[in-house]
Amino acid sequence: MLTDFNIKEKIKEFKRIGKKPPAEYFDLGIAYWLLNPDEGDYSLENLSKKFLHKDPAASSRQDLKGELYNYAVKKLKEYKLEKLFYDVEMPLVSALAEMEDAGIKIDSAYLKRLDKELDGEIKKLVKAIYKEAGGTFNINSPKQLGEILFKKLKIDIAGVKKTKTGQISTNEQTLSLIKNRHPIVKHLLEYRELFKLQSTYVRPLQELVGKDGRVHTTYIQTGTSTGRLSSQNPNLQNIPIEGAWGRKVRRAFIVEKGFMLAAFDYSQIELRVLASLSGDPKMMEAFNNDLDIHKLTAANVFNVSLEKVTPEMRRLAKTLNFGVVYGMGAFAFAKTSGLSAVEARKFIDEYFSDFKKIKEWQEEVKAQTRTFGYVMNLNGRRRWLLQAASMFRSEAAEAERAAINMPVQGLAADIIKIAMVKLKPELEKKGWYGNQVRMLLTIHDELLFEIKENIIKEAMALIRKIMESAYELEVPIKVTAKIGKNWGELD
DNA sequence: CGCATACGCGCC
DNA sequence: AAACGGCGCGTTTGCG
Repeated sequence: MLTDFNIKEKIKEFKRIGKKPPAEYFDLGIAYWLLNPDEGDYSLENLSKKFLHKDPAASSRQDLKGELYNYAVKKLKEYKLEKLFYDVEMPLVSALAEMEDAGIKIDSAYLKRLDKELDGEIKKLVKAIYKEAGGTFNINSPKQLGEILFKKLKIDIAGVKKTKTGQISTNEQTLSLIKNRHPIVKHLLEYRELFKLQSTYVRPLQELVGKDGRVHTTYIQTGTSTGRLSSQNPNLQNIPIEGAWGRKVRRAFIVEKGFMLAAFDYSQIELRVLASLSGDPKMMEAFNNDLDIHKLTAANVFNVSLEKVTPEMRRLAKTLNFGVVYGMGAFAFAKTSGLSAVEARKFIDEYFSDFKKIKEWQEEVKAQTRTFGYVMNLNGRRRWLLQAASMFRSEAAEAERAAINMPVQGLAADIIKIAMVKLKPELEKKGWYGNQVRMLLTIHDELLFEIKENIIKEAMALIRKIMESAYELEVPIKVTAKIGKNWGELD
């Protein structure tokens, strides 16, 4: 068995030289991440210090790896993490290696045009902004921008928040608030949007296109505290989708001739998990009958029939549903919904009186976390949250919010990981794997594939079935699929 | 000059 | 005082 750090790179190396990677391997970093997903640094040096209490310079790397392996094996068993490690995380390593190697095709010529187009728009906006400001300054500096807006132009500061360092905030929320107080603000909002897209996506993406015309992200399997993956260089998990310009960026992701892009999305996976974990009858019934969960929630908190739910009511209910998963309080709900704090409180209270089991489940999770110092999801995935018992109220509250979120986010993460692992042998059985069907991206609750056109129907049905049956919840798991020639236009 | 931090913002 | 969970990354700014 291959025991080492960063097995994913080693698997890729085997493939590069045309050899078969070892069937069994043990990634030390990932093992220790399961033991403590908040450690952050999973290098041999750090793990030796933290877990073996040894100076890494005093022993050979081989010896340290051996000792780290022995300790990890013991602890994985003790914490009942073996299934997760051997059956999910380790097989996932090779799946991720193949996805990274596959990459995703980029339309570079299109990106170049988009870049130029953005240049033109940004130049116009800069000119307008300087004119309205009565001089030049660095628009990208929140400090300078704050001075211009509130000192030089004397825009009314009513309702404007300060940052934690006392600076006047110039974030989007602030600018939106004051956008009718001075014409410069509308231009600033537009500038921000376009500059962000250009500097974060359009420019770097062009740089990162390889000789194969594709970008290859790196998935970090030890990158989160909840069990999710993260993606870097480039991060393909935060490519814009909202807004006309954002959508344009997504169109740069294309497919090879003869292929289609297919996106498979777990529908409301976190709320389904929450319904399942809490056993809340109303929420379970909603999913069992495949109802619109936000609409159902609206009908309940507003005490009206489903037909009487307005779009505005549904919007508030949606915010509530998401907020509940995150442990949101009345303050935050008021801020994001535009309600007063009193109204927000009323809605949250109403929510929890409609979905009593959710409240009970959350209180139980919080109590367990305080008592034991950690929280676990259904598969034994564990996060240490000793701060839940802190005497500092805000620190304890922060840990409690993380605690009620982790079993939900963490189980959703497990489900898609299990699906990814199951997909490979099923697609191989069909003889599709790697040549006719390639798994390209994973974006938390979504998988993106490149599929040969001639088998698209059959392949989509199979992938959907595998994803939906990857895990058994107390409610059905539903996957929605979309296809297209680029990532920005799927239907 | 590199590096860390603050701020801001894209996604699920 | 804080107030919504999980990420990665670009630009600015101040420091050594």
